[in-house]
Amino acid sequence: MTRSAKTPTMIDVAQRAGVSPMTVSRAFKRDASVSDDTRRKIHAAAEALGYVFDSTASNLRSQKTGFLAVIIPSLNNANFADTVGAMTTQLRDSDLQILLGYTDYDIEEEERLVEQFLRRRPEAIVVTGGKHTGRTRRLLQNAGIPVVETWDLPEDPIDNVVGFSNAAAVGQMVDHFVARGLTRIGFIGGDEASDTRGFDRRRGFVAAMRAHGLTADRLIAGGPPPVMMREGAQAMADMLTRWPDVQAAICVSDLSGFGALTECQRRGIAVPGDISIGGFGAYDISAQCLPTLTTIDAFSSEIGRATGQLVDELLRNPARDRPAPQRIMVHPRLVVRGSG
Amino acid sequence: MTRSAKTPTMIDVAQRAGVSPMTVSRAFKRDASVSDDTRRKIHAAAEALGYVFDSTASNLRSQKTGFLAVIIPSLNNANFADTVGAMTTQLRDSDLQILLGYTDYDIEEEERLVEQFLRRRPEAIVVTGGKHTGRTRRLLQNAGIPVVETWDLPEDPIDNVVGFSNAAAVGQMVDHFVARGLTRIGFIGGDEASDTRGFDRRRGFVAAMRAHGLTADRLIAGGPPPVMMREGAQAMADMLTRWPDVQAAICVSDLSGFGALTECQRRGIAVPGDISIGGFGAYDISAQCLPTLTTIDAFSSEIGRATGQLVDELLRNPARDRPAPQRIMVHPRLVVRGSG
DNA sequence: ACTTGCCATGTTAACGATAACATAAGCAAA
DNA sequence: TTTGCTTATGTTATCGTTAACATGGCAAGT
Repeated sequence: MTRSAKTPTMIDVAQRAGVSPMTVSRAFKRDASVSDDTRRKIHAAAEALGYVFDSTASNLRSQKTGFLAVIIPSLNNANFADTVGAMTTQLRDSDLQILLGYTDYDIEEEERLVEQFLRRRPEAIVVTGGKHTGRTRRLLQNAGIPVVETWDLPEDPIDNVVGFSNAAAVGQMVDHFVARGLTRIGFIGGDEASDTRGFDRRRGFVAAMRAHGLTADRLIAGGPPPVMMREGAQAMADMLTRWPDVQAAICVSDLSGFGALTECQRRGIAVPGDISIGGFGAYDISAQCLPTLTTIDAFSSEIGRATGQLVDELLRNPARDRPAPQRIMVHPRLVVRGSG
Repeated sequence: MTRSAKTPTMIDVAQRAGVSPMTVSRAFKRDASVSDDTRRKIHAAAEALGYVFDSTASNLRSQKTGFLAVIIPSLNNANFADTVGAMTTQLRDSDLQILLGYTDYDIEEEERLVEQFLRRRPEAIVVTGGKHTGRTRRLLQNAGIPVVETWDLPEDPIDNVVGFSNAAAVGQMVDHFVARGLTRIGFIGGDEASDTRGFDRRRGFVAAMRAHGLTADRLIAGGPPPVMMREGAQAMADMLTRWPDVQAAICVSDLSGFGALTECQRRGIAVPGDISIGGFGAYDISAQCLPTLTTIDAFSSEIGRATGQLVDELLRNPARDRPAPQRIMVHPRLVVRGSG
């Protein structure tokens, strides 16, 4: 074979198999009508030539890319990774290819990503959260494809929503601690507006405390997201310094919750004897640490599964007759464990 | 505006701006020569029409997609997530778009992914590990694009490599424990061949033990990957049952290491007093738990950075005059901490 | 035998951008 | 003034596939 001849195309395959290029094209589709005999011949020819189907051309001509754009704040966050994982699983048989991007919790970066992704002509786009720049909203609204906002319940959704109220979820945990007779409860994290969901959780904490007639001023900063274990430990140290009488600490995530827990242990403070601790997210670690961590399971996987299913359904109908925007609620569950 | 008129193309923008489509095309490139005045006019027209550049067409005509295919075993693994994160950062200014896929530690799934990705005509492809199906190897070799195998040192590389020896890394840890006078050392995990790197770590454990003249039969299965905290705890329980005299346990990852640690704590076994524990991967948790976990830092981020840089360099030259395949070594470092 | 209709296949043109080449204008050097 | 070179722009054809339409053959229905 002459080396470095160009990459073979359908035309080459067609010639070798003695059919027209169109038939080759059909042979590479699932449902197209091609006789078994011809199909075999074509695949043999393709294999022999080392032909690899070119989606690039297919995408252009058919005006379908098979891309699903998905934007999450951070790859390195098990919750979002779970969501994306479940979405992938759900979409396994729908030949959609996920185009994954992450914003580092920055809506300007999100704007850049959305713009970049829309150039690839995805068939739908999934974003995390409901807070976006004006330009992002405009781009998404005009893209003419289904949009799904996840992990949140925006007041004014762009299109579809699969999410839950972060504020209400934390409210459940406050109720739980109060029911156990604790009143001096603090919150760690959620101080940076850029972490929209963390911010909402803190809001939910304050609201729930007030609803119980309790003061909600034991608030400790966790710093800019991602709030990790180390920051949680530091925050707990601050908490103990400023409010030594604190009876419970609710953390913006299990990671900071675990950090807070270890800080208590380093200081010989008993958990939950002296202080109760709550986290958020049902990360693996919350089920494995000692004591296990009371947390809120937001069902990250379910969000991904439901989003995948929704996208799949939406794309099944032609754009013309798609149902009205949906608002799918996921219901976070308080998981009471050893830490309080 | 007439609703649902088709998505505008460059032709529409060109007409509105009073120039030719070619000029519009140039105005959307960075380095093309277009007068400032014209460029402004064109961008204004594009904005007014809500025009969004169509990469799909551009890709076909220019035979460049700007895609970099990256395949990792699992999204939900902080090490690989770090690698991908660092790669993204490194490639920020190179307008390459990462096409991310994960195999769930299954080389058949890898084959499917490689095939799927190659259809998208990526400009380079990064895979994790050096073990692939025959067809995968063939596909990668014939793809005519740079290939990088990472996180491993394959004996017979397909093309470029950015990695390290998992076996040798674990050897360092064995040496460390032996130097501390421990001889009855066990290994947790790495029993499943599908987790190539885990398997290599176990091999490295056995080899290093033998090199010290010690028996290397204290091997506990961790089960199929991903080996998480829970499996580590179970494995430690098994270890203590079968070899109650064990002095140290080296775990295939920090996650199982942490699980092992908590299991000891649940049983009142002092770490490192009664048993030393070592992990792998320098996950956040290893620095935060109590006691902190001795581990091996494989520099996941550095792997990503170096890979990104390599790809960038390779793609800078035309295919014709690319340097010979490179083999970039990363040197894992033993991080001695509280657990032994 | 003659529609009717389906199935397998072929022909033609187009998806939307841009490579490659062409040209006009401007300006510096000779 | 002429030549040469750069800069800004236009023209034409094409990237590889497939939508849309066309066709021939063969089976079933009347």
